[in-house]
Order: sequence, then structure tokens, then C-alpha cells
Amino acid sequence: MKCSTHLEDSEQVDSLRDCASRQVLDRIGDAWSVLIVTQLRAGPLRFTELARKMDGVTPKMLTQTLRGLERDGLVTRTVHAVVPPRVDYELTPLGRSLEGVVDAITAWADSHIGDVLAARGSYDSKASTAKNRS
Amino acid sequence: MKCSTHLEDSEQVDSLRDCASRQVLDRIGDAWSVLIVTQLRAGPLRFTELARKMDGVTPKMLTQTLRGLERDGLVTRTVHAVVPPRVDYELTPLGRSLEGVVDAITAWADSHIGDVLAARGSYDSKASTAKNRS
DNA sequence: CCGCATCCGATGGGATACTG
DNA sequence: CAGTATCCCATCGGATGCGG
Repeated sequence: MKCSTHLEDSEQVDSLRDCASRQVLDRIGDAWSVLIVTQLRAGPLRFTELARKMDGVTPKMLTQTLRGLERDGLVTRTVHAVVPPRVDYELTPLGRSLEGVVDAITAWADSHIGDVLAARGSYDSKASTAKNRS
Repeated sequence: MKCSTHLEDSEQVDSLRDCASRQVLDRIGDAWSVLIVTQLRAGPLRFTELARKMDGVTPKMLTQTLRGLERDGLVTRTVHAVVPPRVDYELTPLGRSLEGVVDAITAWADSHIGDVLAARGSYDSKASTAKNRS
């Protein structure tokens, strides 16, 4: 899964597909990207507004994640030359195109998280009884 | 974003939704889960078959990821009492229900990875020229 | 207000070697 | 074959303090 930048071998298309998925997951798979995209769907927000809406995020991570999203063309960063400084973050069209993916994840999560939690509990209880047996 | 196991306050439903998304992303957001699910769509595979199909994965990570997927009820692990040992991994119905999400991610990745890469390149070149200017 | 710089502990994950 | 155990390093991310 080397993720070369260019492949002419058509047999490796499957690997390339996986590779693209991997890159996307590297972007949205982290803790905050999806949350930020979700928050920005309603419209642009400034730094502190985002921070307040996402309880638990540190300024460092917020900055870091926003820079990543900006670098990948998913959000724009607009600095207003006023005092006090004001910086707005907004979804780009590309970022907005991610909404379908976010919705798919959210929808699956909402409808199946119960099953996952149940399976997890069952698995853990079996594991603990097995351990007590030893 | 405390992810309490139970919420009666309807105003926190949004947080719960985010929370469910987070938990799902914690599961499929890692490097290998999506790859494994993709490989298992065609049918059950044994450990070494999976390892061979996913170039670069270490036994440790493969085991770890498979255990996580099994714990969450997404795959089954079947041990055949034969020599040499044979263990088959297979998607559960719950795991198969993830295919829609995987497809959404893959589809978005395939159609937009070019844009992301272009944005990234543009961002990086601007950053480097800005640095050279100083 | 919006960050960036630095330090530092926790964690993740690769390489390697070994077992039932 | 199908893992487990150990070491070790890179990265992540929190805390703090400073700058524009």
C-alpha cells in the first residue's frame, strides 16, 4: 500500500482506490475534522466560536486541524484587519461536498451505534468471565 | 463532548450525534479497518490471506484491528480445530451494513482526491515562496 | 482575539523474535 | 499457521507562556 503518486498499471487500481480512501480517512478520521465540518455547515464561524461549540478542543488542536483542512482546500480562512482581530472559517464548495460522507457516517452511527455498543458489552463480559475461569 | 452513556436532555442530542460519529470514526478512522472491511466484502478470508492482500500491515496491527472489529460485532472470527490452524474472518450483517459508508468514502475519495491534492500543492508552494521571501 | 513556540508525557505502531 | 511479547522510536496531543 505504497500510495505512489502515479500508477500506470491498471491492476493496481484497487490499491489506488484504497489509497485514496486512506488519504481521505487520514484527513477526516482524526478527532476534530468531522466536528468542525459539522459546525461549519450552518455558516462561517470565527475561531473562538468554533472553540466554544466544540467542548474539549484545545486551541492548538483547533488551529492544527483548521490548517489541515485549509491546506486540503476544504475550508477558507479569512483574516479581517480589525482590532480586535477577527478570523472567519468557512466551508469551500469542496468542503461542502464532504457533507454527503459526513451524513453517511452520522446516519450509520445513529442507527447502528446501539448494536456496536451491545456487541462490545457482550464481547467484554465474555472476555472477563473467561479470564475469571483461569 | 463528554459522551455520557445516557442523556435525557434533548438539547444535547446534537452532541450525542457527534458523539456517535466520533465513536464510529474511532473505529473505522484508523489505518486498517476500512481496508479489512473492503477485503472481506468478497467473502471470508483467513489471517495470512488478509495479510498478503494488505501489503504493509504487520501481524500485530492486523490482529489488533481484527480484534477491535470483532469486539464491535463487525466481523466474526472462526477457529477451525485442524492442523495447521485455520482461522477465518468474515463480515457480520452489521459489518456488511457498513458498506454504504465505505462506498461513500471511497466514492468521495475517488472523485475529489485530485482537488485535495491540487489544493495541497498550491498551499505548500505558497507557503514555501512566502518563506523564501523572508 | 488569534494564534505560535516550546516542553513533555502518553500513545501508536513498526521490527523482530518467539510460542501453541 | 496464527498469533503473542518485547523493544523502541515517532508522533500526538495537553499545558503553558509569549507575540501581533
